[in-house]
Amino acid sequence: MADSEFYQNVYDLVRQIPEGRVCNYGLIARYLGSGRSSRLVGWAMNASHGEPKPVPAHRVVNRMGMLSGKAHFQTPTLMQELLEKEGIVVVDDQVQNFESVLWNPFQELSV
DNA sequence: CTCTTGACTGGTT
DNA sequence: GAACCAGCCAAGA
Repeated sequence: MADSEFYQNVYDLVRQIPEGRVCNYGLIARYLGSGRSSRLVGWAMNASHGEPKPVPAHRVVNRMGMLSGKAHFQTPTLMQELLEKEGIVVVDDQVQNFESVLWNPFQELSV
C-alpha cells in the first residue's frame, strides 16, 4: 500500500521537479536507492491518482523521453499539452531536447 | 498461495 | 543498430 515511504518519496521528488523540466523513472528509482526498481516508480505514479496532493506525473517520462504514461492521464493528450504549456517541445509523444530539459535530482538536490 | 501484468532499465545477442 | 532476455517490486486475479 501507500504506507511505504517509497511512494511518498516518489511523489515528493516528482513534486520537486521544476516547470519546463522532466525526469525519467530510472533516475527517480536510482535516487531512491534502487536503480532497477523503475517499475515501482511507475506503479507509484499509478497510485498517485488517489493522492490528495496533485503529482506532476506529466513531467515523468521514460529514459527515451517518450510519454509512456500518457495513456494513464485523464486524456491521452493532456500530458503533451501540459509539457508544451511548460515550454517543453513534444513531437510524436517524444520530448525534444530531452537532455536539455532532463532534471537530475543528484545534481539539483545534491549540490 | 501461485501466476500474470505493469507509467522501466540495462545488458547481451 | 535493433531485438531479446533478465532483474526489480508491487498489486490484482
